[in-house]
This record gives sequence, structure tokens and C-alpha cells, in this order.
Amino acid sequence: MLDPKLLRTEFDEVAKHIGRRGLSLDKKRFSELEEQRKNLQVETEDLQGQRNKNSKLIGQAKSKGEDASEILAAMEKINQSLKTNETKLEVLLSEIQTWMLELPNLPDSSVPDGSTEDDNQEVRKWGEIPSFDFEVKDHVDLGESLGGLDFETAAKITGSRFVTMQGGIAKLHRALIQFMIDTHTAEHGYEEVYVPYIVNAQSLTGTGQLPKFEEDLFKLNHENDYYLIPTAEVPVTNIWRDRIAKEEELPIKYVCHTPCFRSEAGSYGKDTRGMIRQHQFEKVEMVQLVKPESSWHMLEELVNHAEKILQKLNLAYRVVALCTGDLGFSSAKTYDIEVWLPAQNTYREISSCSNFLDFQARRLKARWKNTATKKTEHLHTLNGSGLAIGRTLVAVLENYQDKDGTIKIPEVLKPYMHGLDKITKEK
RNA sequence: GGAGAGGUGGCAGAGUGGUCGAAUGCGGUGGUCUUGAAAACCAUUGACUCGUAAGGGUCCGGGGGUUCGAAUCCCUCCCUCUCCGCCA
Repeated sequence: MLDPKLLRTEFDEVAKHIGRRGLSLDKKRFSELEEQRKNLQVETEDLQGQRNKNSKLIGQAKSKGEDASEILAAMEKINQSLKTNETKLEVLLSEIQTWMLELPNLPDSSVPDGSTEDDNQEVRKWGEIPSFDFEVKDHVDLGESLGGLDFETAAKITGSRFVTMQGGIAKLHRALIQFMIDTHTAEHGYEEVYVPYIVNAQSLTGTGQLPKFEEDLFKLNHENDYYLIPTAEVPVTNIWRDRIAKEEELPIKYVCHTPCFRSEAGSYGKDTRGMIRQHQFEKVEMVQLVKPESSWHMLEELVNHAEKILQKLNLAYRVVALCTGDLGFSSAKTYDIEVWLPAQNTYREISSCSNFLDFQARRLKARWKNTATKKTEHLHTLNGSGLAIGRTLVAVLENYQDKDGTIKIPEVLKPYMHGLDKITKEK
């Protein structure tokens, strides 16, 4: 959520920044609502003040045994207007609140303008694009012929956009998770956390998935408003909802592996083949809650942490800065990391690292006590995939394939593979 | 699933239908004392919100109700704990 004060005092400036996302703000409507709100609020609070005073007077009078009927008569009037005022104010506040919750974050000035992913800006490249002296197979062909990936069986068990894995590939998949968590905890200073995979609507509102993007989520048929998590970001960031951090606790850096569930509504034609776009996938997520002054620096670090995984796996990648049109709802700036996929002969997104500034923190009421100012202030939140496991598996399969369709195990994963250094056909 | 108990400030823990944003203790902060520290003593210490300010308003698990007035009474939901059952 944007700072309401900023909206009140610098509306045009806010509108200009939001305009870069291709949205226009209705200034007239907002100032009307605000005007009404202000008057109504002042009036209501004044009435409440009168009520409080009179109630005390009544109490005093009664304890002395005096007659209070005059004050009681006055109270009747006050309470009548108070009731109508309070009702009006409540309606107005919820209208303003709804409007505020659907406003996206302001893009940082360093975010390139643009409308589609074609306008994203390449920041850097790393690694050698591998060359093969045979015709490369994609991960579907490789996985299916090795007997380790099975989309049909998953479709039978559930439906489309799911997969089952077996044997060496299943082990490799799990190895990737362990390797990433170990790297981030041992080398990058993250604390490992475990969280629920089902969350309530409040948590999703906190990180910004609700109220606008409900169709992207799997909602449970349960009496409470429960949803499957679309990313670990939701439960992990919400650890700090309604909490105030001490300064010495900062920065807070969590790493967490969870499955992610996405309905992928509106992407029916896209990436229907293979593991690129599934309803269920694993992800290792890095989440940070930091002092405002450090968040831009921390974003750069966060990207580096994600990159480190690809470097250790020796997978070629590039980092791009998302343009205003591609930027997520809650994000002020996002870097995507795209890994090289030989079979597609292109880079594909494997990580997304964002600085949300205080946008999520304001929704979450995630705050810290600033010892210098002695004030309670909003934290800044960041997160990034480190990395998406399914897509990393795809990248390893395709980049580490041999002519005979077997897969070499990357050096850094060998400790996790219990002696296996090559994936061959399952029996 | 059955039976019971309870949710109060950073924590622990009082609380009455009225002057209670709330005793007390711990913790935190500042100070006195001390070479320094501890102890002791004194003071101070919740969050949110409107307002330039003065000064208001809101918050005792969430929501609703009764009342002139609710932390206190009623309803409802959520959560926690104990016992039983079941289970991983």
C-alpha cells in the first residue's frame, strides 16, 4: 500500500509514477473522498469527545447522588448524530481502503519504461553458452526417455500441468533443493525457516496477492478463506505481520523451501509442454526484512545470492531489469535472472528478485523501532527466488545432457547424489 | 470429535459497568551512587490516527449487541491450554 500521506500531499507526483505503469489515477474522485473523509472524521471525533466527557459527568453526578437527567437528554441527541456519522464514515473509509489496496507500488526511477518483456533491460551476462556436437533434446524428451519424468501419469492422477518424477531425476530434483538451502545458509547468511503451505486471506493481502489477483490462486473449499501458497514469500514475509522488530534484529534474512501452487489462469496457451509452467512446483525463496536505508543495497546482494547458485552449477544466465509494464504489482524494482536453455535456444526466467520498499510492510504492519529517531517505522521487504527448482532441473537436464541422452551430475550436486555421477535410464 | 479453562501493554500478571490506556512485577531507557560494573534508589517507558500546533479520537483476541457509559454484561467467530478419544 502506498503512503496515504503521500497520496494526500503529492497526488500529482504519485500519479505521474503510477502513470509509468500505464494506469491513470482519478484525482477528482480521490480528493472528493478525502474531503468528505476529513470533515466526517473531525465531526465524528468531536462527537465522540462530547460523549466521553458527558459520560464522565454522568458518572460523577451519580456517585454524588446528583440528578443527571439534563446531561442524559443532551446525550440522546449526541448519540443520534454520532450513530449516523459513524456509519457514513465506516462506509467511506472502506471505500478508500479498497481503492488503496488496489493501487500498485510506484516503480523506482531506475526502472526502464516499457510495456512488455521485450522492453526489459539486460544488465549483465554470465557464463559460456554451451555448444553441442549433436542435436540437443529438450528436458521432456530427455526426462521421458530416461524414465524419470512422466507427465501422462501426473495428468491421470490430477490433470494437466503436473509432473511425476522418479529415480535419479527425482533425486536430482531434491538435491537441488538441499544444495540451494545449504548455500544460502552457509554462505549468504540466511536463516532457514519452515512455514505453512496454506494461508489465510489476510496474509495474501499483506504481500499484495489479494484483493486483485485471486484468480491466480488455488482457493480451498473450506469454511475459512484458505489458499494454497503461490510462493513462500507469502507465509515467510507474514512472519512479521503485526510485529515490531528491534533494530539489532535487522536485517532479517530467511531462506525457505516450499512447493508453490499457481492456477496459471490466463496462460492457457503458454508453455504447455514440459515443466516450465506447472500448477505445482518447488522453490527456494529468499526473503529479507531490512532497514529502509539499506534496501537498495540489499537488492543487489540478493540478486548476487541467486546468481551464485547458477555460477556454482555452471549454468549460463543473464540478469535483466524488468520494465514498468512487466513489473509486479507490489514491486518497486525487479531483476529477473534468466538461465540459458539450449533446447529453446534462449534465456528463460529462473528467478525474480524484488525490492518492495515499504509497500508490503505497510499492508503487513511490519515495523521496526528506529533507535535514532525513537520512532516505529515501516521495514522494507525484499524477496527473490534462489531458485525455482523445477526450472533449474530443466536447465540442468538440458545443459548437462550427453549424446546418449544421459545426464552428467554437476560437481556441486555430487555430495547430494550419494555416489551417482550420471543419470541413466531407469529400469 | 467430546469435556473443561482461558485470551489484558515487550513479557508476566491484577482488574471494577463510570474519573481505566488500564495496578503491580520483570524487561527497556535516562539518572544518582561507583575507578568501572553489579546491586540499590529515583525518574521514565504501548501502538495507531486526525491536526502546523494546542489538543482530540481509536485500540484490553476479531466482529456484533445491550447501556447515557463496556476491558468489565450478552451473542458469535478465531486462537491457546488441560483431560479423554483418534492419529503421523
